Amino acid sequence: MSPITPPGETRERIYRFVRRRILEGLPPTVREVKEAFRFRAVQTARQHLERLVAEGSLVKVQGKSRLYRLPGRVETLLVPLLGRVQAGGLQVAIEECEGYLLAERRGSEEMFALRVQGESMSGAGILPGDVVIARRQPEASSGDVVVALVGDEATIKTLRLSRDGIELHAENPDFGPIVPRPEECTILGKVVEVRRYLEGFA
Amino acid sequence: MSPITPPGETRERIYRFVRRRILEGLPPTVREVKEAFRFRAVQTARQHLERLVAEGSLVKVQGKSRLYRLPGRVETLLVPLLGRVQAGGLQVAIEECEGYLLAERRGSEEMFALRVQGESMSGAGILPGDVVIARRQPEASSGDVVVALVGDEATIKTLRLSRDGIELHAENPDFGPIVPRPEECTILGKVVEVRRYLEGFA
DNA sequence: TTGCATAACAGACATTTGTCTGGTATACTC
DNA sequence: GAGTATACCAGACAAATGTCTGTTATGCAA
Repeated sequence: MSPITPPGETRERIYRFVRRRILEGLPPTVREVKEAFRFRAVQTARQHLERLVAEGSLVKVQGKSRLYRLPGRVETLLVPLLGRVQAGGLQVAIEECEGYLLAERRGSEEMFALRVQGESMSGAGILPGDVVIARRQPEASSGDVVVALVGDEATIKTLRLSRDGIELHAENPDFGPIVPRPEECTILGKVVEVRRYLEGFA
Repeated sequence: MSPITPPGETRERIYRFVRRRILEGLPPTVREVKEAFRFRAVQTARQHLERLVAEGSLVKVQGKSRLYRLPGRVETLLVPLLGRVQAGGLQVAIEECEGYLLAERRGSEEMFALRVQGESMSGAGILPGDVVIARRQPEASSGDVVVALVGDEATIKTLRLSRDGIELHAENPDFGPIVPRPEECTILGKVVEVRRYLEGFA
């Protein structure tokens, strides 16, 4: 029999093990947990796992294999990296996306990614070639960096709300603000993350 | 019986389905593929999957559940987000890391992440609060952005190799270059990615 | 002591899941 | 037509995996 450990200690280690495995893309089976901790009984592993589920540290789906997941909103998600976004809107662009990248989402939000073109946001540290990850939403607050469809092309700008309507500001003195008429401008989403790949990456 | 589709067409769709599921963190079972494509026989799904493995599009481990994986080097990886890196070096910092984030790796490279402090790299679009992801390596080329341990603290700078040795350049006119003596400077790794979270993220 | 909680074990059962054997249908080539 | 390849189906077996019942041991508190 394995030595009996202080209450919660082994469970804490099991939690970290499972969490790591989930984030690495392959949640463990009950028996894999058993092996990893050299338990002689499957039930020992299961008891710990059940406790972790009971206290909310893990979530599971009954009866399926490798069913443990992390709770809450943060989940791995495949975000489509869009090519050009044009008047057709997001739906078309998502279907024709260039590829996918890994990101995290909160809840069941719809996300998309877009490659930055041009220097207009370089004052905010968003450079050409960077990838922005945005949450799809039709509105945003003043000061948010948004992806907006103005006329026929998607653009990334800082949103300002004025009493006359919306303004899209560049973060670069060489570019003036855009003050679109409401009917020619659609907010596609709010930028939640910026990534720059300094090496490789197709 | 489902209508017979042109050769390879269904397999292509199955590949995309499985790939998506793998990247989302839970590879499907054979029967889940069967359900998703409304096959009436498990074997139909299995045949397609076996073909995908045979042609190298997928990799699997015999006999285990949810065993399909993507081939090649790009794997999901949990990268430790380090707190302070001090003279103790990386190993200590990794063990005391603040958390993990998802990234991709090529091969079996060791990666780590670090939060940016200070304005010294803002000219390169690397701002305070950003997270840099670095590949652990003891050397780098001129022009690379590196994480270096100078004296007692880790710093992020652009590396310049001169005939006298190495120089660490800030990307901000307010900061001068650092010209460390070789024995007081260790290159910890090369920065391969920069991330900025504009919303949330602990 | 008793009672209760936690940690760990033993052995089994039931479901899920991977694997297999054999079959039908369509299309193409010789 | 015969032969071959692909797509698909039917049903079964076997291995992996989730679940269950019952047991032992240790520590703590009433």
